Amino acid sequence: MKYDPHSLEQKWQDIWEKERTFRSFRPGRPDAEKPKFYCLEMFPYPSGNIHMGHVRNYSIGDVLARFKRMRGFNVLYPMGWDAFGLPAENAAIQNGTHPASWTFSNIENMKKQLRRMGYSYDWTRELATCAPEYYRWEQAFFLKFLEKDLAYRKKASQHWCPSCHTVLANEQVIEGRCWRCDSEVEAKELTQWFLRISAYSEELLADLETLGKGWPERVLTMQRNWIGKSLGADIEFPLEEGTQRLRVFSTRPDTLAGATFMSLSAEHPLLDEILRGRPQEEEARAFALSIRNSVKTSAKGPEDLEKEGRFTGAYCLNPLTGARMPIWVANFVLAGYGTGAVMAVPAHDQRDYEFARKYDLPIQVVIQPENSPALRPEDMAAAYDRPGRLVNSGTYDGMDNEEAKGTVAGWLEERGLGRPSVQWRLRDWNVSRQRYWGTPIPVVYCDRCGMVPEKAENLPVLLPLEVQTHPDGRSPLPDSPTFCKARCPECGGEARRETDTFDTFVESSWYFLRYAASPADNGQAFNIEDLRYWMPVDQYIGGVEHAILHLLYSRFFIKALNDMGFIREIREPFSNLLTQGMVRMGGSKMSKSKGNVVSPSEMINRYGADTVRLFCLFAAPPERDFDWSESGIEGAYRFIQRVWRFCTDLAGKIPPAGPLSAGEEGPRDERARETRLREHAAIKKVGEDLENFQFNTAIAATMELFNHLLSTRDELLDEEPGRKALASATASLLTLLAPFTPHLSEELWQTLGFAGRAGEQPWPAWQAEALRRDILTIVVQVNGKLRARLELPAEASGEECEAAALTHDNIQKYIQGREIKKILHVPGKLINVVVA
RNA sequence: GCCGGAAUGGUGGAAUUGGUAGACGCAGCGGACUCAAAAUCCGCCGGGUGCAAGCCCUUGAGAGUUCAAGUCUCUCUUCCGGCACCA
Repeated sequence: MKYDPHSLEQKWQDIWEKERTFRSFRPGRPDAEKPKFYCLEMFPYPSGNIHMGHVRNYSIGDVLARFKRMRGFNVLYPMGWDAFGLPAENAAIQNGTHPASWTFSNIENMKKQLRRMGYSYDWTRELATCAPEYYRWEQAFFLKFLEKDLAYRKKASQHWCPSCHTVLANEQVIEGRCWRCDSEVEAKELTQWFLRISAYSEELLADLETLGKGWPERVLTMQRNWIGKSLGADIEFPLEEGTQRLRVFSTRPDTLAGATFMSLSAEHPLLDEILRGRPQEEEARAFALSIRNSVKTSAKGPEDLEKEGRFTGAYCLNPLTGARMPIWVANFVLAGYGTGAVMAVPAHDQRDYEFARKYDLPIQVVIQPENSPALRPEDMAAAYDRPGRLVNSGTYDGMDNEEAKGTVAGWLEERGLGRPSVQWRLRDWNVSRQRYWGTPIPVVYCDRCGMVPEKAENLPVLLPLEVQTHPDGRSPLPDSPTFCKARCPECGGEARRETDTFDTFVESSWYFLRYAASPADNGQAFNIEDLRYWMPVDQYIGGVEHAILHLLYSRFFIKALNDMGFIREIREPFSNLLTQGMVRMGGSKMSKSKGNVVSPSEMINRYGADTVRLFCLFAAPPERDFDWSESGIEGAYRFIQRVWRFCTDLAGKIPPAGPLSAGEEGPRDERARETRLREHAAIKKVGEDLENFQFNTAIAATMELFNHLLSTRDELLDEEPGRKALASATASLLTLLAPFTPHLSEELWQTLGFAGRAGEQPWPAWQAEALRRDILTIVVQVNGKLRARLELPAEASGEECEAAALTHDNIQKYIQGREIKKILHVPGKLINVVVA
């Protein structure tokens, strides 16, 4: 009978659906006695079709989910749709459809494609984020965020994507470009909604430690860098005139005596006052204005930008030395970091050095390196930023600079001129988007009461479906009188509704909670008991492109939801994270624009889902990128067909019993024994590899077992012990393959007349007894170089082995006439003879 | 610049965590079957040397630790990723 993947895959998919094979049990139900395992993949955006990246991601998750079920876990393995977002709107504008119908028809299509892959999702928990039943809870969270002061509105310069017609969060700007469409991002002053993620900086950073081994090192590093904690001191510099002080943050209070001037950002709050009435006022103001209006720096990177500044005409005083420091406005000082003002220490900071050289400002050395000639400002070609001892710093002269950091900060604190301080790179999350297809932000603006949050009982604030989209991408919401017109929840008067929608990353920050808790419950966001049982996610699988964005937002959300009482006792959402590599084609990422796309549907049509799954997992370790290879998938297909032919041919020739059980006496027959050994070696290897996500080597182990069965089949079929061993090993093979090629395994399991279902067998346990060999191969080295191999009975004593080694011809050659200094013996493995 | 990760045959990749380098697959070569081709099956497959047994070299480069290093340490090179005027 020929292998026909399509009919048999369809057959088993129907059976699984009918038998509801993959439903997960709620706490209190029979299977919930088992240990739980929450297996989660990053849910897809319903763009129309699944691509190979999805297939790889979900094949990894499915193998894991199936394996864990066989290992006796109550597995939660859900799937849903990240259904709000720009592409729906853009497609709608282009094709004249509605974003909703576009989205839902895509969902339907992609669901069909996922089903064809044979993924074992519990579809009863499916959700789509664009459904009011979903986003109403997000609106409820937002009201609580407002109440707890974790959400606020602020006018500030924002990243604006002219092509997407909306603002972007810091995390969504990659090298000055939009993460979605790659357009150059502009600066635009807007009033926007922010979530106060910065309130959790310390915890987000500290808890990365608790994720420890479960997360890839590089993701932890990326998050650490992004959060960007820096320790230092706030230092106050009195202005020469008046009573005001300029406050700066510095990581180098030890260099305070070397601060010879001050640099302010163009947006510094005191700039206006400092400049007023001075001769430099006009020019400095014009300069500051030009910086503020300049388009955000290009993709090239800011260090190419020439440092520029203007003198304000004013001075402040160095709190340590009393020196007069001219105050400048400088283009390289960031308004959003620290205090927006920097004490300039040109001798020990490269940027200050360049600035001082350009404008001929004084350079004062205050750190001297030890054991090298003294630094002199006139010979310096660059700032000196390494360790040393203090000079020109009064009473601190001679002190080690590391020690001086604390000492100077302490001195400042005693005099009320400063204090130790921490700065973070992490900015609050701008969640306002000027687009239509998203969750409405549930607030209104009332002429009398100002901004007023919608009342919880009025939720959801529905996104209106009857709107006319604008060809240029502008949101139609501000033009929708029915949407905008609202009652003020406070005074009942007329009010205007907020027309911005949430960033779609808000929806993806909590979807996994909804899957776990109460996907169909319209009475509450989460059933706390369910959450307590299922959370945290035991294994999360997705692309590394979300290392900062989604994975940081979700961590923040969990912490905030916890503190607001929506969930309990969960501080981190994902205990283990696997970031799978890209599927490439000809060395570069598959993309429609490059035209190097391999369509999963086409591959299923040609080879069947089992082959596609097997190849995706066999081609490379999951974390690594791999190139799609036509001959590679052919190889996987060949293997599957060989297994098919082998098993269908075996039907009726072997007993219909499954694996030999542990208590059963192993066969006496040589060949049967060898087969049993290979069987159990594979069981051991595949199980261990699956625990470590080494799918490629797990598959290799099943191939090895199969190759052995194929080459010994005829002899094994000759006599009863052989037939039993063959039946047992074949049953084990199909069981081991069940997570990878579930349809094939089930079909052949049935064909061979084994009882039950391959995929519902308990994962086989390997038996130490079966792995014992009678004859061992011992390698013999002389001075660490391999010189001989010995076949020795396993029960040979240490002395017998060594004697055999020393008398071996080739060994004799190397030790003859030389003194044996030592013999190292790794029992059962290796003997190393050390000679002089 | 700072922080992470990686480098093994023609190729994708293995190597029990310090103990037989190259598992498994792909490609290639030779053979069987066939009128022929495809499919399938059998054999070979890191380089050098030898009739053979064997020997020498080989895990990006160089040093070191060790009886023993792809694996540990140091230095360097190259590639990939992240952050980047963050004071």
